[in-house]
Amino acid sequence: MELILNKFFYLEKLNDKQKEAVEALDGPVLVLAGAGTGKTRVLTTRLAHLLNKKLSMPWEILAVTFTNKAANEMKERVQNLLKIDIDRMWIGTFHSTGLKILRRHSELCSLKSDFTVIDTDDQQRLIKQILESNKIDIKKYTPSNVLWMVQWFKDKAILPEESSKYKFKFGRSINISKLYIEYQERLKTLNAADFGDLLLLPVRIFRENLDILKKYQNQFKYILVDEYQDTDTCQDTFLKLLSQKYKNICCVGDDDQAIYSWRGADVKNILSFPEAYKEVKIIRLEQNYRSTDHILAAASKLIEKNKDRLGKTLWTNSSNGEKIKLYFFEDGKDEAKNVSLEIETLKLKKLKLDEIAILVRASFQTRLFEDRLLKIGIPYRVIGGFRFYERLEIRDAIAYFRIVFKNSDDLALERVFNTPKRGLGNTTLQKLFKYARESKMNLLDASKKIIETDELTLNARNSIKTFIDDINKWKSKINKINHIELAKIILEESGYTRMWINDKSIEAPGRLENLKELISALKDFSNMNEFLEHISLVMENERNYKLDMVNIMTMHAAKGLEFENVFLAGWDEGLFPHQKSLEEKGTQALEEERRLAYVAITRGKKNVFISFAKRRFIHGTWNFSQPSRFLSELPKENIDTNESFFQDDDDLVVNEEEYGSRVKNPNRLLFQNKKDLVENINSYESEYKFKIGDTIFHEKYGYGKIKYIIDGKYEIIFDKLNETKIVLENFIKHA
DNA sequence: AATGCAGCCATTTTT
DNA sequence: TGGCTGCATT
Repeated sequence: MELILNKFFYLEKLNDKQKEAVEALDGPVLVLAGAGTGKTRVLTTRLAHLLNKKLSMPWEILAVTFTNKAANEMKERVQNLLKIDIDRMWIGTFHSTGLKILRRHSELCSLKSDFTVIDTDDQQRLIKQILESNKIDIKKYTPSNVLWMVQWFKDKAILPEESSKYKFKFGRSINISKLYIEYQERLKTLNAADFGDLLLLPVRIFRENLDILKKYQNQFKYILVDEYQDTDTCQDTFLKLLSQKYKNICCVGDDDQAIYSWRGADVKNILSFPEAYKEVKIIRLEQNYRSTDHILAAASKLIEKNKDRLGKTLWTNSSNGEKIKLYFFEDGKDEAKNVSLEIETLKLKKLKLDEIAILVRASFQTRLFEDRLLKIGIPYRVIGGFRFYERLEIRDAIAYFRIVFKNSDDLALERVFNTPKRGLGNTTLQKLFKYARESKMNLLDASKKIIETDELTLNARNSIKTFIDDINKWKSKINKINHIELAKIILEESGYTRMWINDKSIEAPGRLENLKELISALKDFSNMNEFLEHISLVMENERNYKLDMVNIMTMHAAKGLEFENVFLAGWDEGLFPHQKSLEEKGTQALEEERRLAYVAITRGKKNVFISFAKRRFIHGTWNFSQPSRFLSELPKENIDTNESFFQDDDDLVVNEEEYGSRVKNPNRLLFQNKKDLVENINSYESEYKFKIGDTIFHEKYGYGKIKYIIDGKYEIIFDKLNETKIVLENFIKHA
């Protein structure tokens, strides 16, 4: 008896509803999991239960998520529950699952199995080329507009040949369908697929090859989907095709947390799931384990204002929590200052900074908070925004790797053909591209051929020759030395590292630092192909999560996270709900914004602070606004307003004199004399003679460059905030 | 080919 | 305000 109990030990940790969701293994199941109701626990336990009851083998289960983070967490937690070979299970993101399938059958879409996955940047460049060759005015129809339309088709699972039926209001005079077809043709010739293709092409393969579809339908006896409310039509179609046979599909989601409609997600998928499958079992998880009573009550009352929802009522056992604190400020700076003061109080109480988050609606809002925290020396990280692999230098380096390690990669070659400068100007490159296109060759082969003709100037021919020889030399080393060494050699010999060493701009040191980090990231992979495959799908920057820092991010980026203390800044009408979204989609958008507010509030475990500022300096002008309508939708009994707590004067916590004072621009510092400067930087000896243009490292402000030396005073321009963050991290690491 | 300046734009963003 | 793009100048 005890043995049997032990066998399903994991069930004991669940509440009744959770247990029900885990044990309803057969047939379609919809789990409506409110915020903080133990959704991930249910998902992982369900996986373990399926395996444990021997209902299926590991490879017969498909579990899909949206982010790598979620997929990894799922893998880890299943692994902790059961000792099984996790690698044989199909746990992954929609895109990595699609990719895995597409690699096996790519020839059915005229792609070789080693096709490259291109990112948005490459997509844009491709579209631009197509627009230009069609003589379309790229001012009127920008590549990103057209890309958006192409993506719209792909989200809706509309193939190029079907796309002519659809008309866009915008761009009526261009034949978007023709462009879509041409774009897809170009991808084929480049042996490449974009992110949308990773799902669209498998759908096409399934539709056109019933034998293959059947094979996968038979394989996947059980399907699990996380964050189902975020699926777009293509993803939903993918799932419906696969689940047709066994219909053992379990979708977990929360319609109240659907905040990605602008990205193609369609709430209808979750709302109409019961109609799409017969005899759906619907299970609601409503017991919240995350937030205290007031926070939960406020969030619930707010979301009740929405009409379009399946309906849930969250409840909690936890009582006597703090009320939500509501603050009104004069302007954005005032808001940032007082939020940071509150953070300092929390810090004095020895609360972890990791457990503090500042959530905003639009990313420009992070700036003031960054400024402020930088100034008073509270470490922070900005989540989202620019990601590591999207940085210019990283993309360049990866392009080099792609050229050497992949058979032909025109987009990569195009990117770094003249980086560093090889004396190849626009005219040369244009001629080369034209030559390649006309002779239907890839760029590398075309380059080899063209230097035997006299199409180009002698100088151009010579430098292309040198470059090609280099590439061949690197290629010949692939099997001789390990990929990490070879990567270093490529960056050295191509002159790429040198280029940044010689570059005296403010960014250069940071960029070199990033390149080093890229090399060290290679160590986690046994070969370059593995690495390239990984980075084409993973864009996560995990470098700084170990340090104790305040988290700053958008409300969107906060979904799925939780913090003890949450600051919700900028609840001004116009900013949140955002004017633009209301203009675009009216009531529907308002409901989505309200869901965003709901997501934001439910991130908080113990304290939620919400603030409003009367005026803000946005894009060079002062904007005045009213408090967000969402504030009035929060029940009075769950809210506390206490303005008197805050200081009204402009006192700074840090004595500015100590670090040099800020001049006009927030990244400019004026040092009164050399001593003042030397004492605050650590990269030079005191004997060093500073000159204009020198890069210096300041403990608080990071990398800066000397702009002027006047009357013995030194004015330093500090790096853009983006780059400074890294420096700050390093600084904290050393400290 | 490199630099500098005018003009444009500014919601949310993973894979 | 500030960051990026594209065109014009040297």
